[in-house]
Amino acid sequence: MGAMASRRSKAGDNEGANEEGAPVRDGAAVDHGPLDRRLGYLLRRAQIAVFRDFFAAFADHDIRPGQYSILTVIETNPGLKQGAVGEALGIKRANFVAMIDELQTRGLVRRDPSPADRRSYALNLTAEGTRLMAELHALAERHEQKIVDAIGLETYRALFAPLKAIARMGEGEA
Amino acid sequence: MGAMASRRSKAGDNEGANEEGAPVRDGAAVDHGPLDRRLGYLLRRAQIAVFRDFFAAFADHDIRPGQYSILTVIETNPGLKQGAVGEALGIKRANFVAMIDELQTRGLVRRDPSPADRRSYALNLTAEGTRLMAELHALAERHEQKIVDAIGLETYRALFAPLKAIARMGEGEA
DNA sequence: GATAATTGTTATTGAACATAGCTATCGTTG
DNA sequence: CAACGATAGCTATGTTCAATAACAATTATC
Repeated sequence: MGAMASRRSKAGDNEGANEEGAPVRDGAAVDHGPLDRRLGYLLRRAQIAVFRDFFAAFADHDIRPGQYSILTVIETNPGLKQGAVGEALGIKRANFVAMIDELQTRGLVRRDPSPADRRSYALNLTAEGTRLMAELHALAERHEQKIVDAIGLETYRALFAPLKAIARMGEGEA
Repeated sequence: MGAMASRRSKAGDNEGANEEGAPVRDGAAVDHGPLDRRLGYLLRRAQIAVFRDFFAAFADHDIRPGQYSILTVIETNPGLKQGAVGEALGIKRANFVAMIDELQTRGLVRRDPSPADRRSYALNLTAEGTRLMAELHALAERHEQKIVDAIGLETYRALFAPLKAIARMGEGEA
């Protein structure tokens, strides 16, 4: 059918191309080249791998990394208003609403009234939320241990300070 | 108006809440708690910070991190087929199509015919693509230097090996 | 008390990522 | 060589995440 014509249409007019003797190597082992010296690229790959493991570890509880971080901040700083929690985690207020909605619907977080300011809520964990967090923290520790096993304890510990410094990089620009 | 009712409807029936004496602390300085000991969280924050700087550095050329990584792999391994490039970067074939479309439309990448296999394309940089990559690599080096300035050269160098090991973690699971 | 700023919310958008199904081609096997 | 399955690229679609704009309720400021 004419499907072929439409398919190749995107590739365009290079039917007779390769005039410059362009290589056609077919790669089994692909060389990442300078990419292996780009910290951002490695950070992204490492972060994806860690999140994948985290996701699997928390799948039984249906908790994603972002939800765990929200619950942790609320647990550590009870009574915070939504904006403060979101800001601490780099989540825009608008996007924060639905996330808290779900956690509240699941009975993990309460939106208590803030006595001094009727605009805002005081976020707190419910009893069940507190109980769940004990489990999640234990799971998280085991998840961390997998990373320690992969790179060694000293190397693991040495990562935190530079990563924090990088995360703080260019903070006063917005 | 009734907007209030509908607004608070999501928060639900906690008008008289706070029965358990829940705190209402209003946080200026938010404590991240155990989150500061979760490598995945720090990796994410660091990666976001680095990408933001990268994005700003490449804004003039309208090149995003993913595009730079694609161009780099093609430059390093000319003649690869789309699937191989995408796989090397962890990009699904379906999503790879539009990315190459754009790079081709912008005259940076060619889809040369693969002589041995008419199903696949041999990806190569155009002359302009090659010229642009020289600029981009120079920009990338300056971008890396900013990170070095932030954490020191030795610390910077020490990050690569563990990050690669973490990225390889759980590779044989899919 | 009028005006500006804050808090939470909604709606909408764009980018990144995943899945299913399709066509064309290749490889193998009968 | 015909039939079959596997592969390469493509389309369509949906989901998630993040960013913006605009709004109502409330608070703070002058």
